[in-house]
Amino acid sequence: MAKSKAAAALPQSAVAVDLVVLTVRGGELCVLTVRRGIPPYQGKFALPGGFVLPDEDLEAAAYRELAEEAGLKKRAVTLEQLRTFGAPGRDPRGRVVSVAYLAMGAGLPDPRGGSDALSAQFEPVSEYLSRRAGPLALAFDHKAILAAGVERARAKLEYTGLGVAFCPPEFTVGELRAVYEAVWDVTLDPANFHRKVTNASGFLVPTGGRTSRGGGRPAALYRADPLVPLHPPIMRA
Amino acid sequence: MAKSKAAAALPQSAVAVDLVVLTVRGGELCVLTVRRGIPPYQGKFALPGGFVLPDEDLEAAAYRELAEEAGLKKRAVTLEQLRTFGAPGRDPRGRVVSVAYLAMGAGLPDPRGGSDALSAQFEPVSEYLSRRAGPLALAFDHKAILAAGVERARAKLEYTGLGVAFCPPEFTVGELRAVYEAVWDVTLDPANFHRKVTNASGFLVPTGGRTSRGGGRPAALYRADPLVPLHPPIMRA
DNA sequence: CTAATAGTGTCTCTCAGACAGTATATC
DNA sequence: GATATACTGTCTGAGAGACACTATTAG
Repeated sequence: MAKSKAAAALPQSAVAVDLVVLTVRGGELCVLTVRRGIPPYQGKFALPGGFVLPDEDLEAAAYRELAEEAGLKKRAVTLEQLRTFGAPGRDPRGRVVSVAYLAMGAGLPDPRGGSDALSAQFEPVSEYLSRRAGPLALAFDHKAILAAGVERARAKLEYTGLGVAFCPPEFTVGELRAVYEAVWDVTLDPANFHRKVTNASGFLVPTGGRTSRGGGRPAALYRADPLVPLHPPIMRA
Repeated sequence: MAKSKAAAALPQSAVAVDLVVLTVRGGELCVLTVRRGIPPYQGKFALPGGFVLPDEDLEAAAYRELAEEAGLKKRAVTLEQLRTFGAPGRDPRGRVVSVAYLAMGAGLPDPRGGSDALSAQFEPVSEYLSRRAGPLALAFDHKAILAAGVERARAKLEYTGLGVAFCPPEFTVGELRAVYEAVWDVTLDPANFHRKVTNASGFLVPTGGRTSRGGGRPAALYRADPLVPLHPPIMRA
């Protein structure tokens, strides 16, 4: 094949995708990790991920790993490319360039470990970011990848409707506020938040339904697109 | 990581960096392109770029290409990773995953072509983005990469001090405003822009100097860090 | 009834945009 | 002088935060 002959002259590396899968549970921002069943870093926690197949698109590889390692379907999450990590020594097996993806979903199920993982679970991101080492230390440079993913999510809540990626298809303003409070780790004034978010033009679309999920006056239900920009933005302090 | 094989058995692909080098010239946002001297796309315009060496960091490769193909030193630009493009068919030579970087600088010199380039020049981004095909059509998927870079730059002007990346080390408020007007392709009220930008806490640092570059009252000179967030942001309409 | 959540009204402060007015340079 | 650019003042309107108040549910 002429194609592979020409390509053989080029420097080669392995290309992987790693996933920062975030969800909100119990008022906390949580990330999906797996316990590695194979070397290197066997028995350590890591972000789910895997190598990109020879004729596979990067995003397709991310969705495939999401299904294989977390049992999550495409519709269950919002996915976006995060950043690419390619320092020469980041993987002891050789040169591996990893394209990190950020996935966000609502009420994601506790997954079981896949083929290469002993287990898979959601844990608060603070568990992995707040300590310099210890039993929860992440393999490879995954702590830096996680930190980048969390910061991206926090920033995008300000000026896009990304927060709804953490909500079910229909949600109340209170549920959306709970997302902001969990991701930013702050408390927000319910009244002001309600006005801001309902005033932002073209953001929330009322479905007409109402619900009362936790006692109290029933709340209106909305739909929204995580990709639409927020005008005006909802700024952190 | 999914495939439990030795490093030699990992799927391999070539990894490249491509550069979106932006500067402001004559009130217009301009991008650096090269004319390819070798196949594929020989004779076509393309973004500067090249393959990452086996033991080279991605960012180091970007700086190296910046020097080789554009004659630009590290200090002359602000560099940040943009996004990675890895669709299987994007390069006819085989699988090439390209990590795109965005570089911004002030008054960048007109460079000469490097080893693989017939020429290198800055041209307005509108020339490359506004037409679907023609003599200025970019090779590979570089039009999409350029569009992503321009959009990133436009967005980051709003909520970071990135605009100063297009300014010399010391600059006036008027020069910074000219950057915003060029990148956003709008006209801004000089008085309001002045107040917004000087009120943003910790953004502009007066150097004490004054200058009069174009007739009229001399203006105060400032320094600033392109990476500091802007609070409050300077929003587009 | 109380407790809890949803949503509105209102006040104050800050900031954005419009634009008039002043300051200081070149010609 | 005219003109150009750099600022400053001032008004108005929109939005943020604080918080009082009303609405509607569960128990």
